[in-house]
Amino acid sequence: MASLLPIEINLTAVIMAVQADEPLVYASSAGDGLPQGLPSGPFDPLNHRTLELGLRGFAQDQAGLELGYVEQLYTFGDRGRTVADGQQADALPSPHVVSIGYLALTRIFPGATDPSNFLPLYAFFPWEDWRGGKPGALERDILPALARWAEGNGPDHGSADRRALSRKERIALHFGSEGPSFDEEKVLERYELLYDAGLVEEALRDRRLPPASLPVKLGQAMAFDHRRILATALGRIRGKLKYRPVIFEMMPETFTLTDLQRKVEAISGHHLHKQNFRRLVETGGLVEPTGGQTTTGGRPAALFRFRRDVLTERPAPGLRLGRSG
Amino acid sequence: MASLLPIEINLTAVIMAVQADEPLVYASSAGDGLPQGLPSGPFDPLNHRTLELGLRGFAQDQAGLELGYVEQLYTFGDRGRTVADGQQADALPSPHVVSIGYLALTRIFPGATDPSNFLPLYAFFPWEDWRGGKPGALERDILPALARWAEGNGPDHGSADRRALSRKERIALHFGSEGPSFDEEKVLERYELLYDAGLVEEALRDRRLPPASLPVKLGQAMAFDHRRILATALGRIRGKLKYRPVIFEMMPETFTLTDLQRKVEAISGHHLHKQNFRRLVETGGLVEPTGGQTTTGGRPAALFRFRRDVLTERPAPGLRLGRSG
DNA sequence: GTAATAGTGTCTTTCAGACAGTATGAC
DNA sequence: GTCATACTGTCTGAAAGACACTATTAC
Repeated sequence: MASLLPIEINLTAVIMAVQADEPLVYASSAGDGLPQGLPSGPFDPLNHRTLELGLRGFAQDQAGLELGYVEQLYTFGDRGRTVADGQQADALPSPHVVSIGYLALTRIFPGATDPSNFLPLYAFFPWEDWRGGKPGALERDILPALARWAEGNGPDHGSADRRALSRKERIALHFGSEGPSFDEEKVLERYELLYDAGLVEEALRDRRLPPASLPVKLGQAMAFDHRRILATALGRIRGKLKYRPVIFEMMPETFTLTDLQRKVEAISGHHLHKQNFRRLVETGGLVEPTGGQTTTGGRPAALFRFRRDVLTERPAPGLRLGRSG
Repeated sequence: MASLLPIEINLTAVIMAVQADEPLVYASSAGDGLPQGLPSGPFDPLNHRTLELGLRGFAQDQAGLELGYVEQLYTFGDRGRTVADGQQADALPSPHVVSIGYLALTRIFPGATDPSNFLPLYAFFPWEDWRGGKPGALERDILPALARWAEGNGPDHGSADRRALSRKERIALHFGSEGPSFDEEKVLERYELLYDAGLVEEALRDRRLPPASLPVKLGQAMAFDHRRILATALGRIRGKLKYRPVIFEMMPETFTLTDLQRKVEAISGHHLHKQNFRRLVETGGLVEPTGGQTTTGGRPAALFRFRRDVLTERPAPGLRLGRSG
């Protein structure tokens, strides 16, 4: 009944925070020139009462952080993943490692939190930040390279979910600026598309090709499948913002509405309409004024705090964000 | 680096279908009087190229079904779970078994599919079916028993997400007919609440108490943590119906709109407003008429098929269901 | 005709999205 | 006063939710 080949379970943490209007993720490198990696380690049932407690232990040991909000993301069966076009995958760790990815949200406390290992999230996904308009890398690098890849339209592998989609359709669906437009939650789908197209460093590494054959450098690479887990995390939190007040896990005790909006925009990757955002957040009962004010160079802003009661009042209190503004 | 205690990964499949207006799940019993269990088995990296392929193998071997749509649900770290009030958990399987739950959707083909092991889903969760109005078990059995449990308001254990909630608050939030009302997606939360309150058979079994101490019988019990996985699956598909056209994975090639609505209601557990449903589905471009008709005892109904193009046209084509009607 | 089921036309209320404005500080 | 940032009042159009109605079969 027990399997012959021993299995190791790896727990990997995506620890997110937002500083001013910059989304951050905890990552560290094992040495010069080595890719950044997320806090992770093997699940040991002798030491860890539950999976989540094991993960919290690694975050404590490796990042020195006591995690608050934690949620499970996904379980990946192969760290060096299956590879397109019939090539055999045999990346660094043996294939019997199963990774369970987790998302954790935390606050940055100036002074108390060491910010040096919190890196800008969009360094890993430059094409996901639309706050300054359409990212330049899209038109310049990504779409032409994807178009070239779509020309050689081989049979696509992959899960049953995308079974009927051709390369061109996948590109139009996930990167298309016309038609279905850019769905900000499809972060993983976009990353996997770039991976399948051989446009991210990890794809070449897993196929044992030299990185020199990369046509363009699309974001910073990570160790193992950590960038895939990070993509899963970004997609998940972008979706979750809309129906859960998770943003407050990353806010200080009191904050201004402008600051709140900046941080939401930082995560979701696009600008929001100011008046609508305020209406949503205030009439939705998500926040309440503290009475205090801050001075910020113009008219002083009122301070707010999270209204915790909303959790017991409404089933899905979120920010139902529409775009633009 | 390798953990000392060997770990076994168990893959468990929730295979759902809908017959007429009855939601079904594949489950079988190992023998007389033994609880029903879902198709499952150990992941063996030597035989299974990926987790999902392993799962498909078990479904084929144990249920004789070739699965189409499959999605991962959640990974549970302990099959005999941690127990309330400081008692030690030591249920049947050793604690180093990790279960990965999957949701699969399938069609029932009269003749080709053996229906004998497809059991009515709501036999396991009678309180989740509101199509006939508020379930009788709620007022009669569940709420009084929960109220009694809330009286002895001990310190609640559990995940950080519900850290601040008292027993009374959890009851009001997930079962409350006033205030936040009954959120049909919170199937797991309700099951876990009943588990924590000792109102489902599995809770007593895991605490090694005799089943005789159950005040009422709330649905049929299942082996291991299979009912928890099933609850996760029901909650997931209820949510997913709203933004993905997954219902068509359980529909035949052609169908009437009334039949489609019946099956959606079967899954989501409440009635829908007929006109709004039709408008949604037609103007949303989810279906197209085939031109054919059926005769059903009244006016003949037009036949429709799923409009597959919608997948490439809109980012989140679902049924955005509101209630009632 | 009745019973049964299928299908439509249109009203009302809510709310997302956007317009353009006013308020209060520093200098 | 200007500049900068904070904040608000109100219009519009799209949908969600619900009303009552008509259509086509079997008997």
